[in-house]
Amino acid sequence: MLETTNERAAMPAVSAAQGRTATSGGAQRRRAGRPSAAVLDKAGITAAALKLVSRKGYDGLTMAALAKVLDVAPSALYNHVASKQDVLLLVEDHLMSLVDVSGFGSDSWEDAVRAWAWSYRDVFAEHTPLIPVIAVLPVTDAPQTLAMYETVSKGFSDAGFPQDRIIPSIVALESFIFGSAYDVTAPEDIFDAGSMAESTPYFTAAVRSSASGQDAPAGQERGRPADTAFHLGLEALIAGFGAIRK
Amino acid sequence: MLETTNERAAMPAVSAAQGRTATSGGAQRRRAGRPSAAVLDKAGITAAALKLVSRKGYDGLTMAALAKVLDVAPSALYNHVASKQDVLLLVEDHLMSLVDVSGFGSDSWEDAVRAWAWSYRDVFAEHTPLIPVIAVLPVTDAPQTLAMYETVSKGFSDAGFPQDRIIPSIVALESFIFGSAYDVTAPEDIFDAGSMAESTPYFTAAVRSSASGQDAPAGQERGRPADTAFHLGLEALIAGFGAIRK
DNA sequence: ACCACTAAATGAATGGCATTCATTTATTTA
DNA sequence: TAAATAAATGAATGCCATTCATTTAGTGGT
Repeated sequence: MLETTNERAAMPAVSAAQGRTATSGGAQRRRAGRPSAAVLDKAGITAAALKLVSRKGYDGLTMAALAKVLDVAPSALYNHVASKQDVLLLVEDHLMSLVDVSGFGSDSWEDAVRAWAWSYRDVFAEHTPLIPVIAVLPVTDAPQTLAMYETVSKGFSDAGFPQDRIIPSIVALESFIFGSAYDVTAPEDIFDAGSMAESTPYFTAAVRSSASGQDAPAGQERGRPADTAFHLGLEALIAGFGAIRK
Repeated sequence: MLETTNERAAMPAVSAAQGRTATSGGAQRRRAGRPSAAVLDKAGITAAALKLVSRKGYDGLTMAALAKVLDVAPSALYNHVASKQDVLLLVEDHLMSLVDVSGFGSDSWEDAVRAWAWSYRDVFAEHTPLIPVIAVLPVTDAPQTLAMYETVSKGFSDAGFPQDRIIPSIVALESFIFGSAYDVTAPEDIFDAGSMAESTPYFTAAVRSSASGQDAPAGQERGRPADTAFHLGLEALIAGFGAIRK
């Protein structure tokens, strides 16, 4: 959406005839020089990066690997993005469009925030390496991100929040969401005290009883431990912020 | 504290005579082979890593730079740590000892949590690159971290929390704290919509009014925007969790 | 007192990484 | 039609974590 979004369409006939060396077969090299039809654009780079991440994780997202998926030399990427950070930014902005803001405008403020927060957390739990990027990067050239903030801001405003409390409330919720996204990826045994269990009786007891709590005693969250904590914190924040409204 | 903590003391006389090549001057090379007195230990590596981070930031924390500070070949580090992750873990555990848990046992639960959370956030705001490490890493061989959890767990228990709610509550608070630590490092203009300001009226208005709010209208937080959001969220969580106690 | 073992250092690779630059070719613009 | 610009290749560059062979020094067992 940032530019003329080429939609990743190729003209196989022409480009195969002009852009490839003679020796047939799938993985041929393109000859040097500008090709007749552009091979790369931001939308294509973003899509390829997402595919790569879903297949190999963020460790597998290297400029070299990205270039290979796009069948291009690594240096070619730099005609379209300034750096790898730039690629991460493209991915991040795309992911923001997956966050559910549909509740704002239809549901109650509480329900809209609930749906938004859970989907926001779920999206970034799969993409935690982006969190340091998002948390610090200006929103300026991230249109989807901006669109999300606009919808949420309007939702808060319509719900009766005073102007000057809207951003701080959203920021606090986001902070909780980002932290909770990490929590989802934590290993099961993260709180295993190991050999030091004897010297940490209160902690060890608490860990034990939180892990083996009774299963779903009517309307209670019971799934991954991360879900219990997220539910607990989110409801506290919603209750607390709900009281701000006039 | 993990082992016989050498305290970084050196025996200049002996080591200078036996461990150095003849050519005098400060930056001489040690000759190959095991030195009479061990040069490295975990405490020393931790201290050097912290010094390096405070001087050059986390980008400057490389195994090579760390080795240089310790006047050692990079490969020597691997006799004491298995990887760079291991170094980060040492640093992380050290930082946990800086978190203020002194309120638990003396102050009210609310005040103890307040002091704990603010100091926790402040410590890691200076060390955000560690957050992905902490959030996912088992607590097993991190004694200071474990000690912190023990104190906090006891505080919650003494305050009347049901056993099975203690860990989820702490996890939710930590999630909020980690996310908020990132927020502290965000640039001032992070919410600048730039050229798209016209298409995001609600968001833009909210940003403007949160930035230029009236200054400290009696007991209100007014400092960095991050502090406003942190205060707001923390008080909501404390109020919400406080109601859990019997 | 000797000998095998282990611990702790050096120094020289290794392979992966993001990024840059000179060069080539095609398209767009003046 | 000539100059400028855009988009590709391919060959560096420099940094990084990590490994390995080698050297030297202390340690435990007989």
